Amino acid sequence: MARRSDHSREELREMTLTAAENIVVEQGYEGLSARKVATAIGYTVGTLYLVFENLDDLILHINARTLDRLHARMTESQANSGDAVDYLLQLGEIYIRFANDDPHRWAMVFEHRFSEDRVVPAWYQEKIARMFAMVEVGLEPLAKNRPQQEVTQAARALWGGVHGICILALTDNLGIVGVDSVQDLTQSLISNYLKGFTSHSSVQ
Amino acid sequence: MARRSDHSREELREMTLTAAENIVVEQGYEGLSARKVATAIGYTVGTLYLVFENLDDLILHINARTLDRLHARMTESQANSGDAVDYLLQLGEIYIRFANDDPHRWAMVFEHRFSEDRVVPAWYQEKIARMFAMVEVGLEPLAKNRPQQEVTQAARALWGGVHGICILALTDNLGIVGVDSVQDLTQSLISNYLKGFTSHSSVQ
DNA sequence: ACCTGAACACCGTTCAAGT
DNA sequence: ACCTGAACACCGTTCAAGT
Repeated sequence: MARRSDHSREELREMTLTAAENIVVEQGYEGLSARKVATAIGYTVGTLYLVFENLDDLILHINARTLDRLHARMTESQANSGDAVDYLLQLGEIYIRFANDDPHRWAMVFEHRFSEDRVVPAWYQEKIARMFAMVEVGLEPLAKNRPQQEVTQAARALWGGVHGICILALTDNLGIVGVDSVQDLTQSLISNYLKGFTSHSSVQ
Repeated sequence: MARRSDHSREELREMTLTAAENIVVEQGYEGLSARKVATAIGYTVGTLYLVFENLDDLILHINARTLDRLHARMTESQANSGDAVDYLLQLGEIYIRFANDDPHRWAMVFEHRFSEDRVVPAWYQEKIARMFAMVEVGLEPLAKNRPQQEVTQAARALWGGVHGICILALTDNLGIVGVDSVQDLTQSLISNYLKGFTSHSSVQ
């Protein structure tokens, strides 16, 4: 058992985060508990509350890391091909692959409800906003004469859509199996949406 | 306190379902517990396990009712206008309105993870499939020369998309407020997707 | 100063025992 | 036959007490 001052506050935080992530990866976020994390790091449960406010706070920090990893994947594939449609299709492919490769951590980002009184901090919301901002940048070459506000809306509609396919597939609510089918659906949504978005006929 | 044989099995089931639904509506599905339901119907907690297998089973039946109400709303607005695009826009509008009017019960359908060993029965999966089938029917007039399989895929992509906007909006992950904005995004997704879907140019 | 460990107020689920 | 209520194995969170 760990003794006092065996680890600095920073070390304790890092150990706690890593242990909690491992539990989520292996057992899903329903399987996460303060007592399990404490046992995994060799401290008693009270110790967790010295380094995190509560479980919500711990989950928030795990989710932040997950969003950072997703963001890294999405920025790796820069739009060097030059084709805007290809770039957005790539982002979609990356999103689905990320969710499929790490379903439990990805699901915790979007399925965990923070308790009502907890205010999600701005730096966290920024990590979500950043993803939509990338889609916006990808859309810009396709939206020459449109006001920025329309591009923002389009990014939200399109990426909300990609997200929906992703989450329905992972929860077996789409009647399909296999990551390839999910990729097909996503590519179909993106390419058809973009065809509509770039066509010259009016919506009405 | 209720005494033995005060209620038939059927009455008990109905009381339990209704009490549980009220708790979910008021407190969200995180607030649902077997003990709260038991107290609400005036029985002890053990009684719940005489009429439902466990909490998952109870939730499954509440979700079934929610899906039935959603289906009723979606069938009320029959495609009597004759315009296929309008019809699908209407379905989207109904979906968003339903989720917004009854967020806690709607969220439980799509956010509750059933425990791994529990097999979701076919009659339940059918209620999900039915929703996608309606979208398929709506798409058919727009897909004259396409094989059925493509229409099925399109329905999943499009409705997965609508669902994604809906769930991100309800969980405050879209950076928007107000049901009108969500409706705008949904209409934008559907109309652009359909423009792409019905255009004659090839995807590639 | 740092961490413990016991306490409090909850959970889901089971099942012998009571009427 | 029907329901109880106590038990079991868990929870999140707090905080006086120990070293």
